[in-house]
Amino acid sequence: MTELEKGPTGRRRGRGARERILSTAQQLFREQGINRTGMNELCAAAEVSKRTAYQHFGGKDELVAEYLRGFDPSVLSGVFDRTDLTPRERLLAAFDIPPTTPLCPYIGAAVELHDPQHPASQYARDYKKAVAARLADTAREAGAADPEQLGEQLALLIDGAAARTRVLDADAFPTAAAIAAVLIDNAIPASVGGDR
Amino acid sequence: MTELEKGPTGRRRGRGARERILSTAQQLFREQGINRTGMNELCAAAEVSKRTAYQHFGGKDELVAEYLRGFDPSVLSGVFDRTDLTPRERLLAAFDIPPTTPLCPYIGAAVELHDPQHPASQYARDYKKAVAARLADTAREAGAADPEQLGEQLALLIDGAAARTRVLDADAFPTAAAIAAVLIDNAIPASVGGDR
DNA sequence: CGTTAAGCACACAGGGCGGTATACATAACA
DNA sequence: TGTTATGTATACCGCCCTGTGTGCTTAACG
Repeated sequence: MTELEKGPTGRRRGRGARERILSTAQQLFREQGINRTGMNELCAAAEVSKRTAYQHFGGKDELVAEYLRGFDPSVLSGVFDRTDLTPRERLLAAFDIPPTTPLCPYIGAAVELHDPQHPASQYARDYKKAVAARLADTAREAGAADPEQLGEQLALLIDGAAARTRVLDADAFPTAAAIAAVLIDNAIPASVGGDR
Repeated sequence: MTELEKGPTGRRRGRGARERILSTAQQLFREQGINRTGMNELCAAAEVSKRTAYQHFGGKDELVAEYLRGFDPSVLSGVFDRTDLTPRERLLAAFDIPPTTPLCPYIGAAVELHDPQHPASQYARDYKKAVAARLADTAREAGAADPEQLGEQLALLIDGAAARTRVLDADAFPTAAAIAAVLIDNAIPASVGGDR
């Protein structure tokens, strides 16, 4: 989602500041956190004038909100849209997190901002609910007895793995995946959609 | 753990500034977060001179570490020590979180500090490991096939509930408890120590 | 080409932060 | 009572933060 580096001649150094800012924000906010990343630092890293940054975004809060918005489509949709997997496999695939993903940015933002009213916190809630809903959809497709419940449970497992990975500095997703397997097997009557 | 307000005449060595600082820190750090609570504000709320605060704690980092230390014994030991419950009930009781507890402070600290080297982050890891270990002990007592695994799984559920409660602003512990019940029943062979 | 909007460089304001200095007050205990 | 450890009051320092003001450059496009 960030392949707009530059064309034949350095023609992209003038335009496209907004994209540079956002992609740099994604990197720095993840690596260092939101509060520990100053606008000066961010602008320098993005090779963008501070003035320009503030012409694109009314303030840091707005930038943070936009930064979180950037994840919506891409994070887990790749999993849910895989038609090569059975619904059950899709549910489990949600726990195959590439090690490049340090932590769900929504949890980090909610904790760092510490203000449920902040637009970014709203996005975080919306996103979490959306993920749970998509999990529930897939659970229904897989023939779960109570898809909503299973979706909520799996979402909780993902968040637990994310939080625990962060605190312990050790990958907790395998543990979550193991739990997920148990829950899924318990929730699907016999093998309605369990296997292809 | 903070019933040392004052005796007949402030009976102990001057006055308990240190205790006031720590109990105020617990309150403010929880309510507002660590980074959003300045030392000026904290000292004012604790009715303590800033000078005094810095005589007790070398700096804010040290205060934060000490603040986290204050939780160690009290948080979950009350659950594990309850002899009136079966081991299985004790495992489930860990999910009966009183609504006064907004979020595990260790997760918050780890996210806010964003530095695994920070002493407070170390405490956070140690605490999380200790909780998992005690859960594993209880799981063993309950006759679980793989106590370590079950302990780790239950710990993940607790963290997931904490994180999700924070982000969504809605209690997620009942969901976690439901998962825990499934896991426990699956992990204990038949009913070895399942009931009294 | 010329126009125009986008971007740039850079200094600076205003404020909050963690932390310190100085000078003084009082509780506890011998 | 006097000494000492503890706490108080307040001003202050240097730093970094978000955010602006001003004037200039240049890319993009008709």
